[in-house]
Amino acid sequence: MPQPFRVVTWNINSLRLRQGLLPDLIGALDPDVICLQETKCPDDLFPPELAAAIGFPHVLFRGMKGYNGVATFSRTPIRRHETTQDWVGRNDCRHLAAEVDARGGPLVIHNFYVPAGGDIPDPAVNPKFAHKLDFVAAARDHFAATPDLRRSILVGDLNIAPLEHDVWSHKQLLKIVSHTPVETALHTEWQQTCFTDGLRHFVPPEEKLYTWWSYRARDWLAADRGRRLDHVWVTHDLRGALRRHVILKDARGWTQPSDHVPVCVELSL
DNA sequence: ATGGTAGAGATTCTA
Repeated sequence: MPQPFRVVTWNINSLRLRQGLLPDLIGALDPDVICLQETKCPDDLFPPELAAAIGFPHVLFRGMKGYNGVATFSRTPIRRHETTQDWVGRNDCRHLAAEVDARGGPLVIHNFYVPAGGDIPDPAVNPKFAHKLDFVAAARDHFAATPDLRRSILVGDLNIAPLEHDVWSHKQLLKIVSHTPVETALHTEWQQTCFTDGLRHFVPPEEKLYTWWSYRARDWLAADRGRRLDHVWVTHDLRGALRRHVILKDARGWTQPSDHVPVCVELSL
């Protein structure tokens, strides 16, 4: 009997500030695994009772002071996977790979927080943009070496909106970091190493699709100038198991919201 | 063309 398996990715933008929203997320999506980014929480300050309190007793995290940080919560036991790494030699807590028990055997879930890249889309003058390009290229090269990867899911805030209709205006964002041709080309190369785009599997490319709306808009809902920065990819063997997706846009209107909303993909395993 | 908001934690950086 196949079982649903739901994975959620959410850039929570401070775990300690927004942990009280997790029960709302769980009530809306009933996930099996939750991957968070931008926890901004050092490991020794990770709330010790949180995982049990929300019904996800198995949790792994990699955090640091002030910036970045990822955490993966699971209903069932998980183990840190040996492919967890730093990618470009900085210990800045942007990746966590976990092996999760599921029907049919373990799944490996990669939780990524790709560098945002600063404002100027030129690696020669902006070291943050250079770091972003180097990071994505390193991740691409890693997965290019394992083209037959199976039972793996890659999620996270990848900070790149790859397709024309992943942004509110393709033409106006071509020189804006997150949608420049050099980034979207690298992003596509990375995805095509091993993975199917789990959101565009359900939504045709000519349809607008966003997961992030800036804090800086006067009225984010009315302006609707969003971008699709958060992604769920699955290895090709799992493509036939994809059942549905949810982009929890309501979460952008919650009290004291993140600027990203939770994204859920359900597979039938 | 510009500036707009949010979070951490220290009086500025990152997004």
